[in-house]
Formats: sequence, structure tokens, C-alpha cells
Amino acid sequence: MRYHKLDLNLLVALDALLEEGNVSRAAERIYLSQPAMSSALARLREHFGDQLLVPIGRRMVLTERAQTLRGEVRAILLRIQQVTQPLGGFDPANAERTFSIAASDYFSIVVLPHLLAYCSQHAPGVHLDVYPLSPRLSEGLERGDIDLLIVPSIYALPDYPQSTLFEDPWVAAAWSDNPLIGDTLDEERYFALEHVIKRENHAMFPPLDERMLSGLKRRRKVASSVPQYSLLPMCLPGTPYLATVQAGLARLYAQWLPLRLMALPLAIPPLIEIMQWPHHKIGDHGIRWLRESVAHVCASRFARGEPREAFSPQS
DNA sequence: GCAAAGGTCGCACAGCGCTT
DNA sequence: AAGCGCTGTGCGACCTTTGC
Repeated sequence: MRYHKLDLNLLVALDALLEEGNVSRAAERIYLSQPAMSSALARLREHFGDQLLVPIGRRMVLTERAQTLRGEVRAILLRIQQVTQPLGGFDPANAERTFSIAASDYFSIVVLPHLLAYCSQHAPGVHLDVYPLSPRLSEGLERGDIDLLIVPSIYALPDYPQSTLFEDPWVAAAWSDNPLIGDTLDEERYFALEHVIKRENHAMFPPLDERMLSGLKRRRKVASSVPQYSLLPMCLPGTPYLATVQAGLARLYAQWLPLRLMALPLAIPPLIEIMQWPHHKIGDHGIRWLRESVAHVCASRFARGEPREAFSPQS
């Protein structure tokens, strides 16, 4: 079948070639043999009057024309996917589908188990592929690789729809036998003690608590830094250190570790967790169901900015 | 409606060029 | 020299077109 002298099947091959930059991997990607993909590339070269991919040593490199085609071809295919998706709702009980979610370690630990339980009960054929946050989130959403992004509101990507999921206040956590800490924690002691903090791994994701505290004039004494919030509670037992952790995460770890949780003696805003999704999947009933399911699970775990289980400083 | 002819596409295989 | 990746060739399967 031709459309304006172009076999539209070649668009799929072109997309794979432009994304992979390699004939063999492109063939594998769309379940063609390597010679068939080579043939497709030859036809594409003839159609566009451009080499598209040129060999540099053992690598294939995209030409300038190919670079400009890359985003446009991807957008066309996503639009086709949007237009051709079957009408009618998403039937979670009978659906066989895998959703891709990008989320922080915090969300993965605090909410994901409950989301998986919800899915296993209501949508046994639905599978969730969860990926860590990366600097290429926007590209993942644009390409359709990520169905749902779940991040703190300050990490929100501009130009994508979003919805607030819940709020979680910050608490101070310490070893339950820490002799330097009494029953309560005041601001003087908070800044007098040494802290274990989450360090900045990428400029796109500055540590949330550090950013909240940046409005204050005082700085914390840092004893050690770790790459993830989920590691903070585990670093505390047996140490004199303090950590500033999301209440939901702190309460979870306090069930297994000898931790003392205390209300933070500082007026810093709570963590606000949001979800975002790609524009071209707004009409996707499956992703709408996923969003509603995530919101439902979060609502059952968090209510009005407080964890469902009332926060107790000594728990 | 059916059969033959022609065109297209993908596969297997072989060959070539480059890198290690 | 071996391995890797791309290209070319021959063949078969499938689809479309054409003639009856």
C-alpha cells in the first residue's frame, strides 16, 4: 500500500532505524530479519534521496536529514497509535497489558506494594514495569516509553498534564537509643546534631529537604550523604546522627528498625507527590484507569496531607 | 468467480569491509 | 585471523491485477 508514493510500513522501519542507529538492532526491534531491514533502509534511502544512516567505521551515524526526521516520524506514529486505538473502555478484569511507570524510590517503597496488590486483585492481567527517575524523563514521555510519571511536585515537567496524589510531611528520624536526643526535638538541637542527608545525584533532582531548608539561614552539619532517601533510615541505628525523612517512609522503616521519629521543629512545607502523563495518551482508557487506580491507592494510604495511620512521634 | 501472471516482501545464505 | 555488521542474490510466499 502506498501513500503519496511511500509504503507506510517503511515509516515503522524508519522509526526503528532512527532510534537504534543500527540496522540489526532496528530489525530486532520490529521483528524483521536483518536483511529485510537492510532492504527497507535501501528503499527509504531511495525515497528520501538521502543516505539517512552512513557507516563511520563499524558504527552507523544519522545524517542531518535523518536527525530532522527523527522527532517527526515518532510524532506521526504516536498520532497513528492514538487515532487507531479501539473505541470503548478499558476492562481491567480481562485486560492483558503492561504499563511503564517512572517513580522515585520513595514512591516505590511506600506506595508501589499497595498498587501491585490492588492490580493483582482488580486487574490480574496488568503488569507494571517501574523505572527509576532519570534525566531523560521528558524524552521517555514524549516517545511513549513512559505511561505515567510519579514525582514530587518540584520535579514536575513543564508542559505535561499533572494531578496531585498526596502530601507527606517531613519528620526527623534517629536511632531509638541515641543518647543525644530526648523526647522532643527543638530547632537548636536539630542544628546542633550531625545529619545523614540525601545528596544531589543530578541537577534535575535536587534533594527535596535540602531545598525546603534552603530558605532558612542555618545549615545542617553533615556527617554522611547517601544517594537515596530510602537509605537514610537504615543508616541511623547505632549512630548519633539525625535524618530528615518523609513521614510515610520513616513510619514504614520504624516497623523494622530501632528508630525514633520526631516532629520536625521547622516550618517546612510537606512533600507533594504528583503524577504526569503524555499528551498523546490522554484518550487512552487504559492509562486513565491506571491514573485512577494510583490515585485511589494513594488516597487509601494518605488523607489530607497525613499518613492514614496517625503519626505518633514515638512510634 | 477463477486462474495465470506479475510485483512485492521477507528469509536464508554468501560476501565484503572494518575493527580488535 | 576472528568477529561483527551491512549489503547483495536467489528463492518462496503472498497479494494484486488482468483476462477469460
